[in-house]
Parts: sequence; structure tokens; C-alpha cells
Amino acid sequence: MRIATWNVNSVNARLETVLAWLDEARPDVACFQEIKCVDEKFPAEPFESRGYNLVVHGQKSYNGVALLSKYPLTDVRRGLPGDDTDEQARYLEALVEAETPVRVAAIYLPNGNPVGTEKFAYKLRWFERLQAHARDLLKLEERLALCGDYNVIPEPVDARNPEAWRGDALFQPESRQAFRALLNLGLSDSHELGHEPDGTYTFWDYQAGAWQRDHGIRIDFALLSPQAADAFIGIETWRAARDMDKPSDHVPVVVTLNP
DNA sequence: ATGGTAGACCTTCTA
Repeated sequence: MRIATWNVNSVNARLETVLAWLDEARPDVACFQEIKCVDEKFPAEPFESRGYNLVVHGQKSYNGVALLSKYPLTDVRRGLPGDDTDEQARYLEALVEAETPVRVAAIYLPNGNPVGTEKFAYKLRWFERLQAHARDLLKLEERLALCGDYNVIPEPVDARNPEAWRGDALFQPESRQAFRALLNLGLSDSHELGHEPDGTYTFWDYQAGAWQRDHGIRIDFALLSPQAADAFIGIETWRAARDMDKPSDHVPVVVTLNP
């Protein structure tokens, strides 16, 4: 059972790149973030013809998340509980009906820049809602994978140049504490379970030659419940995807659980 | 040096 997470930065602009990677990696489940389109404009056909079931939670121009699965998807939840006025499409959850079912969420946490504005306050409120919902999900005591772009650099080791991120919302103490509090509910970062080396990054900015200089950060994670962590086999961070034609600024992360 | 790029979409916002 292989579960991928990838911020694709527009599924329509990136369609050929996304399909090329999907045909190579062939995950059973994929979580996409930043599809940047409404549900009706999601290019469903090429994914369905590859055998994927599809649920989409889209939005015009910005954000948007999707779940693909070779297994049936049930118990779908669109949007994060806790604020009925929140119109940003950043959370999608479903139960993957595999041999052993696993609940999977596609998460696109707010960026939060610039610090000191409503955007940063929204990020922290969103984090609190995610923590409350994760607490509820963990009570189910089932396999759970909370996958996505968390827009947080957890530790200095997760950035090539931590100094450059000192004033950024992704590296604020409040952001890092909120992420740590989420883990402390009892979730495991699959990066740690897999003992990936330092310098394993998942994002390089398009600007200023960040990729060429390897000025990356690790901000895309698959967080696992105890039941999922017990089934953990491995993690692959697809660094090579950053060198594809028309790359996303993020690369896919794939977690393997035993069947 | 406050630069640089990418996407949606229409002039500027988001990242």
C-alpha cells in the first residue's frame, strides 16, 4: 500500500508532468494539493483511465485538494471542521477501502505570510482546528495518514539555510510549536520512521536558483497514527521530480505501509 | 542589492 502526497501547483498546468510521474511511481493512493481549479475543471479522465477513483475539493484560482485511489473511497469529508465561514479549499479526507482500510487526508495548510497579518493569524487558527480534528480521528484507533503541504519547517535541519527563513511564517516559533503539538497527539512523521538523511527537502523555490543551489526546505509530510506507523515499511522523497520538464516547486513523498 | 519565477486570470494576488 503506497500513499503519495504532492503539491502539484496547478493540476491543469502540470498535467503532463503529473501523469508522467504517476506512470512511473504508480502509487495506490495520491493526495494532491494546490490543484488551483474548481471541481468541474479537474482533468478527471486521464486519472480515471489509469484506474484511480477520484474525489476533489476545489476552488477557483487558489488552493484546492484532491484524493486519488485504486481502492474505493468512502466516508468523504470536504473541508476542515471548526469554522463554517472558512471558504478556502485546503482539506479533504476519505477512507481508503484497502485490505486493511486506511483513512487518508490531503492537507494544504495556509502559508501565513507575511507574519503579523491576518494571514498568519489564519494559519495559526487553521492549525488549532487541525489539531482538534486530528485528536478526534485518533480516537478511532485506525490506520490514519495525514498527508500534505504543512507550510512549516519543523527544525533548522529541515532547511539548507535556516537563517534565510528567520522572518518567514514557515519558520516562526508559533508555527513550529503548532506542528510539534500536532505530533504530540501521537502522530509519527514518516520522515523520522524512515530515517531519511538530513538534507532531505521537498520544496525549492522557483526563484533565485534555489533548486540549482539546493536551497530547499522540508515542508511536505505524511503523519501516521500508531496503527499506520506499526505498518510502516518505507518512505521515498522523489527529489528527481524537481528536475522534470515544467516541474512543481514541490516534489512527491511516497509512504509504503504493509498491506 | 529587497532582486528572482510561476500560475490564475485580467490587474493583481498568492506562493
